Amino acid sequence: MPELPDLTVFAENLSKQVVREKVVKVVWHERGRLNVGADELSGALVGSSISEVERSGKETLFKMNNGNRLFVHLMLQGKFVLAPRQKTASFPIMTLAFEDGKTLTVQDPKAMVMISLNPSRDHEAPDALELNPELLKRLIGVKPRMLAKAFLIDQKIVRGIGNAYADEILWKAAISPRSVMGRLPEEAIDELVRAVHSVLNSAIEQLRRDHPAIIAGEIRDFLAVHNPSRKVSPTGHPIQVETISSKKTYFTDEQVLYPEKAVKHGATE
Amino acid sequence: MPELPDLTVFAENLSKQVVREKVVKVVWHERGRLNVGADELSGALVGSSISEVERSGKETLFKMNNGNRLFVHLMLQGKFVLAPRQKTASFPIMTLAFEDGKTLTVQDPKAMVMISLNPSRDHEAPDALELNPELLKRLIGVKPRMLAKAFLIDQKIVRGIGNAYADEILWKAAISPRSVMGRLPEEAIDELVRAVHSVLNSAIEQLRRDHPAIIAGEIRDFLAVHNPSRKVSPTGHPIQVETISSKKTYFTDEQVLYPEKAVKHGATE
DNA sequence: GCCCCAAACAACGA
DNA sequence: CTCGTTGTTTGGGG
Repeated sequence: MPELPDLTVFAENLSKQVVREKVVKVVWHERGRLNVGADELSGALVGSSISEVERSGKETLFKMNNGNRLFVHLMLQGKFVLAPRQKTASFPIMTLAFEDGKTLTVQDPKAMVMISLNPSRDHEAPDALELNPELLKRLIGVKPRMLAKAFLIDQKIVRGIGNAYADEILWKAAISPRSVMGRLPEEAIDELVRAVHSVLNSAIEQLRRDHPAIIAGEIRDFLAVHNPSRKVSPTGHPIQVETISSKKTYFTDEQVLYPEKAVKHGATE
Repeated sequence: MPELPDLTVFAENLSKQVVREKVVKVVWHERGRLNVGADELSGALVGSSISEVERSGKETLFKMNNGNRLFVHLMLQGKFVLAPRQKTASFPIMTLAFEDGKTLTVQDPKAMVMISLNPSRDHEAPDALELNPELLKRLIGVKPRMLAKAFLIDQKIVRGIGNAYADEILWKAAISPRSVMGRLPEEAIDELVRAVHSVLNSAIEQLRRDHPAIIAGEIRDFLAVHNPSRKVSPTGHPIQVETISSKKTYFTDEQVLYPEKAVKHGATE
């Protein structure tokens, strides 16, 4: 549920709380998904301490001072819970206990959370904040027929953008979610890259400012179009809601459609 | 282009002309597709004679008296050409020369013809004329969500039915081409099996009667609905033409739609 | 809302 | 109109 901006700020705030903490115990609660055995997980983490916490795509990456890397994907309902002392959070997936008594628990009532220790990430898609016009053009070249909406949220193409921010970015770039990527003119591609950065970065800044310690949840009340409480965009155009590429999509008629084939004059079928 | 009824009659008529003929030469004209080398093809056929010619799905099968089996799929524009003496047909793919001087040539201007010598046909789909209600139910059980139109023409499900006869069969069975196979009630399944046999067999009989020596081409002028020259079905209902499962489909409102989900009363979305 | 998988569907070339 | 391959979409389950 949280997307790139939320997860970025979560990582920053977790960082302040757990960097340099030494792991003394790892409990795997036999729920959720783990790419290795629970014993291997413990063996890799216990005795080492966290050197960095950062966001990568939609995952949170814990770098350990012994070189191990632990990726946590919160999926739909996962949450980080920090407790000053031993306190068992509800719906626990994994608990890290630190030397000073603090614990970090990943919890998820649906147990969909995915945790990966040192995964092999061979040909990984670029993170959304690494996009530039040349890179985007290359990605479009590989998947020229995809709709803009489907393209932006496909983690095998770009990592980090979810359903909500895809709508925000497309609105900002004035590109219809039904546009076919391969039909975007040069200027629209440039505009899209600018929108990716400006929408995500200003959301990050706003979250930092208004929620300086947040490590869980999602803040969406400031979104311009993907926002059920709004009827019109900031520029006053009515917000439409449709299912596009199987996703609930918010958009307005300010967004230009670049269709697969030019519509022929007088065509009926 | 020819479908099951045409191909059945072609095989019967070819049979009369080539059974017991001994192959003395095989020429592969280096066009079209062959599942073995040209030398292996010659080696298998030269010196043996044809013992039977029959139709299998949309292919014509030549059984040799040495056990070899040669399948010819004419695809869109392939044709059999029989010549009393050496005479090179245009667009040749493969020529069999017989001991008595006759030749059988497979020709195709687009070179799409597919020829297979002793192919491994492991879990082959049943031929359309082998269908019975129990078998059809079993096939539906494997692909319950497919549309009737797509189902009937899928050669991995049933072999022999193409775009034109699928429409004829569905009209005869009074089943809409947009019906979902898994929703057909028992009676409709029975009716569909009956329609498969009656439509195909009466077309075969008509072709035998009116074109007693035909080995190429296609006769479609008697089709009831898949027939551009008709405006209404034999029972007087206007024929509609739409693209269904990417195929041009002819049907009428006599055909009952069995949809995926029941339409809710008053539903809007 | 998320990811994965499988099945269905569409587009292209031969 | 045909088949095979490939890429994209859709639906269900966790």
